[in-house]
Amino acid sequence: MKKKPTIRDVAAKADVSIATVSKFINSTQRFTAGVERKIQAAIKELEYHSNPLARSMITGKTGSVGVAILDISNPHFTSMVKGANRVALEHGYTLLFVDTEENQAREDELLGALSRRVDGLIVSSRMPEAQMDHILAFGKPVVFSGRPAPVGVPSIGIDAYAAAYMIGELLVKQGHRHIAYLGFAPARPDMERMRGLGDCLESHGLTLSRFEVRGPTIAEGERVCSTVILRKDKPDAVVCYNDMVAIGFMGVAKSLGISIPADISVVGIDNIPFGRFTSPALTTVDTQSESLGEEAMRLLFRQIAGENPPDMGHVMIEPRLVMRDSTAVRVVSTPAAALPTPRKRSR
Amino acid sequence: MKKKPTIRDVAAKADVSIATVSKFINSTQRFTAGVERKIQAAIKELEYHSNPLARSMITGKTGSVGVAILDISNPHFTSMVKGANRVALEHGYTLLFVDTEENQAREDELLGALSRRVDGLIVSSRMPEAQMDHILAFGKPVVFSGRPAPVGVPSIGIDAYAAAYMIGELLVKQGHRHIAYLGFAPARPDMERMRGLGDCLESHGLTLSRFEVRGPTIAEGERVCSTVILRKDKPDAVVCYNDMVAIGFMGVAKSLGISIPADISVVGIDNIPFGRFTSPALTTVDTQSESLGEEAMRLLFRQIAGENPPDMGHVMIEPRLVMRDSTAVRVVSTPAAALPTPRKRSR
DNA sequence: AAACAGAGGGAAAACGTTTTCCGTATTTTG
DNA sequence: CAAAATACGGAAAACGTTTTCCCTCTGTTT
Repeated sequence: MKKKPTIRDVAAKADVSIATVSKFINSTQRFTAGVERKIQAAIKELEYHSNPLARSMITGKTGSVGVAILDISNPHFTSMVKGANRVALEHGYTLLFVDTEENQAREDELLGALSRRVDGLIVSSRMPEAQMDHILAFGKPVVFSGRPAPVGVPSIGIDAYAAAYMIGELLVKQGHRHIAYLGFAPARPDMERMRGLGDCLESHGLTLSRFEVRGPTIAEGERVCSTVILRKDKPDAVVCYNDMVAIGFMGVAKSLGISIPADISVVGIDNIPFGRFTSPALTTVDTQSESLGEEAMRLLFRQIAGENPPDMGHVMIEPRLVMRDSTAVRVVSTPAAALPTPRKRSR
Repeated sequence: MKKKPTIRDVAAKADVSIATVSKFINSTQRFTAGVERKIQAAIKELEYHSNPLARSMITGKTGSVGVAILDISNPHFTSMVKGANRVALEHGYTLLFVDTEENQAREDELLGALSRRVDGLIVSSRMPEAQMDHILAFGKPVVFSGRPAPVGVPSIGIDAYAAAYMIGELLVKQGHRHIAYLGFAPARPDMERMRGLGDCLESHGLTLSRFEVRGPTIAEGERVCSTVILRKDKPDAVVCYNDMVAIGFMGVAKSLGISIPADISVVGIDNIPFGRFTSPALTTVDTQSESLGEEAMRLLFRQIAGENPPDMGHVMIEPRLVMRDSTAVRVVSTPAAALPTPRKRSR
């Protein structure tokens, strides 16, 4: 816990000026072998590490980038971070992230603290547009993820409309007629998903019903399950806001004696790794979380490199249907005897 | 993307000195109403936010703490971060974290970068003791998590020996005779777990066999499964290094037509949230990841507050057995007819 | 009315770097 | 061998704050 050595200590010990030490460290200038050796030795002996804060003050660069996510316990976000981390490291940057825990006030505070410590930000957020200006006022390059941003600000997300439409098509083709969406209104892509599903069903002459979860979590999936299941006009199939909700839903359904997919089909969104291991394995839509993180980071680095943000626009990632065992063809006449049809298990 | 205003700009606009502005911002001194109003207005108008880097340089405090974890996609670590985050926020600190991705070289680099930006660190690592000195040399308070640290350095972890012993007792009581441990040698608690299991089995006159995974991941659980299952002396029960390995193992076992727990019992360690939803639900040991993170952070803040680290020692968290459906009483005579005994399902 | 106390406000040093500019050795060239 | 070019290395300003004095006003007390 001793005091840290400064560049001055090194300079004194090596008997050179601090300017020389600095230039040597940053290899902005070569020196005679003797001098370099002395500096090297002094650094080693003192265990000197230059103070990045002081360096940042003068260079204006921090060498790190930040990612703000909504919930670190949601594998969708952790995959995203994985992807972002990889690209950041490739560029020689350190990735710092914060978990805003879906809390608006906290988000402001954390983002404010983070923004001054990094060269750029990737923000996953449910904040209203007004709030976004506030973030842009930080004067740092920003990429918004998971939602469209105001014009001129790069953003990235999946095509939520297409994803929902895709799911709708599958369910209708499988003979489901009464389809419900378990939505989470504060989330930005929620509306898109609702619209995608709605449009699809409408084109088949069906209507969509909706239930509300209060968070994109397993616990909320569990909570909403009983209210959905216990209705007299129980749906044939539910489309969940995301895989977390779907997993919670299936867990409670099972414990209530409801069989999936015989009694009700369940679809998630995101394709988190654990969806393969639930019982039954979860049918979902892959949102390519990791690529999303990678692409977001690439967008960010292009801005840091000085590229003009308005030229980047909104990058849309194409979703991909992942069929597993939580959905099945609906046998209308004898629902009790309904069995899942054999189907290749995608992993 | 305009230049950020500095304290000098505010001072000029409010027609006071920068010292006055600084004191006002930090509320270290009161001023006449007129002056305060002018400063307030200038700040608002310029959208001024003080630069934390510059502030940190002089105060030596950053207002944030760091956590380094091994793998953000492992829910054990994300829960830990959740707990740590909560406590950090309670103390008015911002939590920054980095994912070292089980990579030693990267860990050095990331920790180096992180350490200068925070007032203290929680480190989850597999690094050898020699490396740990290096981290202590940063001169920042540190808490090591998940492993014992050198004397005088606070650390926290679960009682891995007890956890393993607990599992051993359960399996033996259930009639398992041939028990295997799927270990991950580089991990620090691995040895403890091996010993706990070994001692327990030995006390019952049994011996433990061991298989090796190359990482604490689902993928490695999947890989090792076939080599375990296909042996002529297939074990009755496997204890996995953690839940991730167990989940991968169960997935492949299922696809190979092996029934769990009828053919083989499986136990994990950590009690990640998804373990409740696998098929069968995973029997495991709860390592209280969230409390772990909370306690680690509390330990860190006690150091930051100036408490003497050597007085804190190693905090040990007591594990708790979580019985679910991946383990069952072994029916030796007719193994093919073995069925899981009914048992209350813990959640 | 003079002296005093206290409060409000400012000048300047400090934090640990990087970077620009300049002076001095050392070599190369004619 | 003199002159020019080059390579080395240093002095000092700058980055945006906080903090320690210190000075100058008020308003109060004798």
